Amino acid sequence: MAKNFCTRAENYSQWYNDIVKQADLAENSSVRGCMVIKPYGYAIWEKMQATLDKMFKDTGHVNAYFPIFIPKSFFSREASHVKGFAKECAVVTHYRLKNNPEGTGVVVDPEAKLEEELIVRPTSETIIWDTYKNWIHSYRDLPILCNQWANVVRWEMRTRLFLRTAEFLWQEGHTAHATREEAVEETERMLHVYADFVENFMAIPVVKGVKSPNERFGGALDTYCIEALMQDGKALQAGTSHFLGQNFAKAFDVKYLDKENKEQYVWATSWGVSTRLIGALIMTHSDDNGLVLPPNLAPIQVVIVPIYKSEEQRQAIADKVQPLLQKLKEANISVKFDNDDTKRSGWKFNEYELKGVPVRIAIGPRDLENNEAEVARRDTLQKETVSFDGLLEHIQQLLKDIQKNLFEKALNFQKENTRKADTWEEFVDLLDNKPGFVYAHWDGTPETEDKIKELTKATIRCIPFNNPLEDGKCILTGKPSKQRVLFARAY
RNA sequence: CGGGGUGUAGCGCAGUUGGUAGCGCGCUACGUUCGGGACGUAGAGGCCGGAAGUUCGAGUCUUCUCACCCCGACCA
Repeated sequence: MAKNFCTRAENYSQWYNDIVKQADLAENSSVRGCMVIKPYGYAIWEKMQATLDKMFKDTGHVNAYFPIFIPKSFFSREASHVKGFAKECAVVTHYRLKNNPEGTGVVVDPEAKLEEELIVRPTSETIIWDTYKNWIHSYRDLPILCNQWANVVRWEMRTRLFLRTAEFLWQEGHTAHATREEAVEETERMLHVYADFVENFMAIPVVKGVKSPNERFGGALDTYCIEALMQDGKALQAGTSHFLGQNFAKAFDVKYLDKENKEQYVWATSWGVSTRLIGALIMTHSDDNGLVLPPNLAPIQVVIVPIYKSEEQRQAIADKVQPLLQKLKEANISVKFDNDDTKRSGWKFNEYELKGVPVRIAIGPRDLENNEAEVARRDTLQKETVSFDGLLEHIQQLLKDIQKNLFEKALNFQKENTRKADTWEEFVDLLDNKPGFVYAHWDGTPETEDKIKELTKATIRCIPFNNPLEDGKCILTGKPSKQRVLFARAY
């Protein structure tokens, strides 16, 4: 087969870029750092959206929409929040263009300077809490459980398709609660929703945990996260859920009267996942033949490719396939019958392999005679001949198997690449020679974490939930430690 | 913002000591093919990133400029 891209072993980054391009997911745009998500890539995002949205609704949330622009002054209200985002904000300073008086084209009209500059949202806590102030007066107004699907802008210096772009799509949940306990519970609930989604729909195993103070979201008291391990041994943060305490309530003066008629500050959470998950999807399952999609997220779950010489054969296959198409659709399986006469069957095989379609059915004259079809699965590349009559049941089972197999394969990879280090030498050796998750002791100070990052580029990905306690010594300082934390080099 | 590259057909590239632009893929038409990216024939498509200069003559030499990519610093 003619390969149009390089293998993971040759150059992992290039392989990733090639997959994105060849599978027609996205491309770079004329705007530096901003991508165009192409229809096939967007279809995957839409499936993710639909699934997550239902999960949010099922946990009592509602959707709303807040402005893309945020007055600059809002950002200075919460000190650590501004510190976290100040360096990557796009700023709107003017509201009008005019024809260039000294030549062609248009220029910014200096007369049209905004009195207060607007920030293009890097996240929406500030504008939302400024709004919630007006929505919340009494304990009866709580909780507020809002989510928004939106784009955000973070002016990154170096970008990569899906993994880090200047503009990206995401959802951000913002909730307001009467008590600390309720807010903490919400933060945990949504992290579990994310873990459930990523593991069961995306077939990506994750480690759930809490971030160290250094990695915490600006303005949060605690940041929970799910961390996934990519095939090159680097970690990728797949979702975060923040317990914001009363920080934003205090910054925006959001108070309610409780049942005792006493004023209380509101407790907050926020949580989000982004199109970055598509990057995680690619780097978890795909192989040197192209994209591999778990059936639950594949825009096309089954493709049927006819093989024929004459128009009569083509028609005979189309007739044969018609009832099957009907049955598959009734069974809620997204199927495409690619009867396009301008492409050859071999070309189609490669095309759908590249695009990660989980199941391919090929039907030719020989199959017609025998009342059979050739069924190929993308995850293992295995082919088998199946009687046409039992095809629906076979496909249904196969899709389940593929979904399960992808998760198990990824879980095995994660297990095989999760190790312990007890000394500094061992730690560095693992990072360099056996990249993956490394559990090691840490003395708990931000200074040590910074130093480790400086020396190795590895960061604490999280302190896992239900982490076993174990006495030990910090791998860098030798100071006593009560538990191992999860280190890795990360995206 | 440092360090290194690249700009020539839709995409990927070649272009010698300066002489008026070519290859592969793709695209269009026709024919033969069709069980893992078919082949043949005939076509269409580029003021060589931009500006100025040197020259009889610039894709090629000089200066300036713009854009993008890679490696760092920064970050999801």
